[in-house]
Amino acid sequence: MAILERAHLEIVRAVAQHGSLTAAAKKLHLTQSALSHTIKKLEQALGTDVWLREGRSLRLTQAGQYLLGVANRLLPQLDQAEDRLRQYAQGERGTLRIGMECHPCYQWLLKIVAPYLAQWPDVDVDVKQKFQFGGIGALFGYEIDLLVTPDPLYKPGLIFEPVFDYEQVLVVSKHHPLATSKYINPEQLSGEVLITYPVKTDRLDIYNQFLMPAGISPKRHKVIETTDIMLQMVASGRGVTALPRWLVEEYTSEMGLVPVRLGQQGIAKQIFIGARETDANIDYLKAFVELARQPVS
Amino acid sequence: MAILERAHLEIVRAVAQHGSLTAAAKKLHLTQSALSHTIKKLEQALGTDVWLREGRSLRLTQAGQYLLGVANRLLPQLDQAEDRLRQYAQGERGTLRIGMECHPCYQWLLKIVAPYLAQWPDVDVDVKQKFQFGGIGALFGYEIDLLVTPDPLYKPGLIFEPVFDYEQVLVVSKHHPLATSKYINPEQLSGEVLITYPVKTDRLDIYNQFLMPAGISPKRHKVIETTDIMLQMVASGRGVTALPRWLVEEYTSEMGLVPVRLGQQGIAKQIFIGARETDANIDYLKAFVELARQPVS
DNA sequence: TCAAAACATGAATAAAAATGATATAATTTC
DNA sequence: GAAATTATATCATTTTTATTCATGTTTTGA
Repeated sequence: MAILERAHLEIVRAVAQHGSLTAAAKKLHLTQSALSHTIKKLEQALGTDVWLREGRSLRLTQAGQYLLGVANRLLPQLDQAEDRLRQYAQGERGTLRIGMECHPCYQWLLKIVAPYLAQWPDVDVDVKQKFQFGGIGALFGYEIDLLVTPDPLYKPGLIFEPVFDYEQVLVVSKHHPLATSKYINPEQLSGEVLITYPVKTDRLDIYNQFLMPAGISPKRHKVIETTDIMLQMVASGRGVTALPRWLVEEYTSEMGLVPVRLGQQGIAKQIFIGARETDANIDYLKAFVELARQPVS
Repeated sequence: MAILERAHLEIVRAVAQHGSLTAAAKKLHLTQSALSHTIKKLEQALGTDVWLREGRSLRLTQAGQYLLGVANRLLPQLDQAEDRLRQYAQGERGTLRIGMECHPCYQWLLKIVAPYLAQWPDVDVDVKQKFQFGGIGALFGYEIDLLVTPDPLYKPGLIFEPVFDYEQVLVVSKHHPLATSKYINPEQLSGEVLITYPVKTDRLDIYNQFLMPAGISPKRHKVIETTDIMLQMVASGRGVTALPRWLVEEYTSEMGLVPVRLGQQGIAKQIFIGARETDANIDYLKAFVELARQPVS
């Protein structure tokens, strides 16, 4: 009945990765002959070719491409399962893999992680920030166990809980003309250089909740990866940015940054933590959410 | 490096399914001795027990429960991959697995599927209606390839497209007092027996868009699985229900059913088809969505 | 155009792993 | 106390997997 073995998936992946049978064989600590034989047997068992032999190189058939997809999807899960079992073996509880869909939350997360690690010495924490299929996909695909995100998703299979609220504010240098404003209107940004994280504009609050409704664009839009550099740029008067108020307040004194309310009401934000429903009763996972729900010091 | 093989997962699953090593061995066409040997070796390789030996029975350890979860998640995917490769081998393109999160859409789907099967003779179609982790989970978990649903989800990794619009209407027997109304208000249902599909009430349009906003409940709420029986009940005056207008109109003449608008504006609905982004370029999948987008005859 | 590189194939073989056979002990369940 | 179930051990057998070697083909590119 069963034809497809883990080894087959490893081979498909290795060949695709290294481009040739010989290279793959070396990687897998096998001879070229061995590989050639096993793939032949696999193809016979499946009844379909997996590679097209084009001269001295291999190209995946349609079936092969499909198989590669399966390999890329399942092998990491098997690897991860082994890792986890190894951890169980060592008396550890496991690794809490946290996904982040919220750039500035990283600073907040660090504050949660520290006490958590102390409280759960036998649980490791890993944080991921890039997902091929988005945070939700990563949750469903078992790439992560928790997702920190501003967009909750109330669907069967997942559970989301709000963990903290904050206000998204404009950040300007203390020498900036807007620094003394109580709040600003969208038009007041039309002459400014706006610095943001490298994310689609429609996922940036300052766009979709402030600028876009008013039909305003900033003079320029610069993109920067890291919060620290971003703030350096703002402090040196190169532009303005939008960040959580609590984050700005930490830097205010040392860097000369000023938070300014966006609009008369301000932009209120809420951050959620999501998990798989099936994991709902894992104690060290619940504990993290519990800890995260405490107000930020 | 690699310890966990497919066979191990099969064993864990079989033992959990049949309750004992001996039973599992029979199912797997192995001897009890063989199983006992392999699981012992597995436990040694992992460095952790998978089962607790309690007298003459086995109970999963924590690691074992985790492993069972992995098995239940991954084995179906491997099986499915083999099925699909077998189809490739026979010159077929594959199976289009369609998930439905919209009860009455089934009738609509049948109309799409018929011409589709004619157009794509080498593609099979399978329809699923129950999902452990919801339709979205089933998409991400590769249980289905397309999802027919009233709630689209615009998240990375998934693509949703609207396929048709319709009006959700109340269905009553032609002898019913409300049968001559141009439209009805929520209060007019307070004395009625409401028949619906077995779905949480907050997912029923007639509740969340009509009754609940007005704070009204029907006299009674009956639950029925199949559309046909539901309509029989309505025709015989046992209650009223809410369905798409086009669906009612097909039955109107033969059964003496009358559609009545819900509220002055009526309830407008839209149905979407969702797919994984990675599948976006699969021709027979695109073709289905294309076909579904055509207006219903 | 010729040598090198890459894959295929078949045969013989060696090594490893899995399985089966069998027997026995321990435990629990009824 | 008999039956059922698992553990364990040993040995034989079978199956799987990989290696080696020899040889052939095709393509690539210097």
